[in-house]
Amino acid sequence: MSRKRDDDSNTNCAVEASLGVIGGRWKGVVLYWLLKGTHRFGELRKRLPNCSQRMLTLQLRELEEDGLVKRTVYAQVPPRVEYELTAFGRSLEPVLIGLRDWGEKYKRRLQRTG
Amino acid sequence: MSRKRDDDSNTNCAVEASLGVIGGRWKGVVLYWLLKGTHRFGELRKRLPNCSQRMLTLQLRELEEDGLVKRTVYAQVPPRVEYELTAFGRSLEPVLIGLRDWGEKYKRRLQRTG
DNA sequence: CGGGATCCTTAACGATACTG
DNA sequence: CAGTATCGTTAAGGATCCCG
Repeated sequence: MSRKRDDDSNTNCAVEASLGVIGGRWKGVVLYWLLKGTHRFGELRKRLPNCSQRMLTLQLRELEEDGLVKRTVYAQVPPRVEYELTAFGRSLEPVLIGLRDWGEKYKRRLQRTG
Repeated sequence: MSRKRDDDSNTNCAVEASLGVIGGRWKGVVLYWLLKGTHRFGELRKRLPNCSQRMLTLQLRELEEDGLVKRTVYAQVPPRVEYELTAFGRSLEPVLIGLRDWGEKYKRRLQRTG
């Protein structure tokens, strides 16, 4: 995964930079769930039934690389891996809440408009 | 353009719905410029030098379809087409500002971290 | 000027199988 | 359990040409 969109360095606009980081297909939802607390990999999978295991792994790796998510591996069998937001990741909270609230409006609008 | 991501109806999370609408490659930036006022097609092109004409057209069509942008064609030669936010589109302003501000933080962080 | 139509390349994504 | 590897498909996007 080359992340063409993210590593595009000429993001003249900061909005573009943000969306490059959180705009991935599942990243917003993952971050939103992590806002509620630490999750194991399998727990996240249940939260995102439409996201394949492969994609979830990839998205988590990118979020980790961007410093939003911390990954902790417990050396035990069977393996246990936990994901949580970093402080920088938590700084996204107001934005995520804003996205969620606007999303609600949009969905209500869709129902009216058809 | 089938907009696989957008018309996916099982968006259980509202964050996902929002990102489906504004998460397109250039949509955030387009919306951000339109916040500043009405723009002609050619003006938007100058604002987004890395976006091809084809892509700009497609993204604008989708934003129009989602009710965020209004397109006005003036019957004259050469043609003049103007784009502006609808009231619903303007309701995204706080979210866009939030994305911009967080994007600034992210870019500053990138410079420190390398 | 503001597109649309077409063709082609590349990136994104899914399915499946395998593993410590 | 939490992945990785591989393969195949689909969607996104670029280049070019044409048009009123």
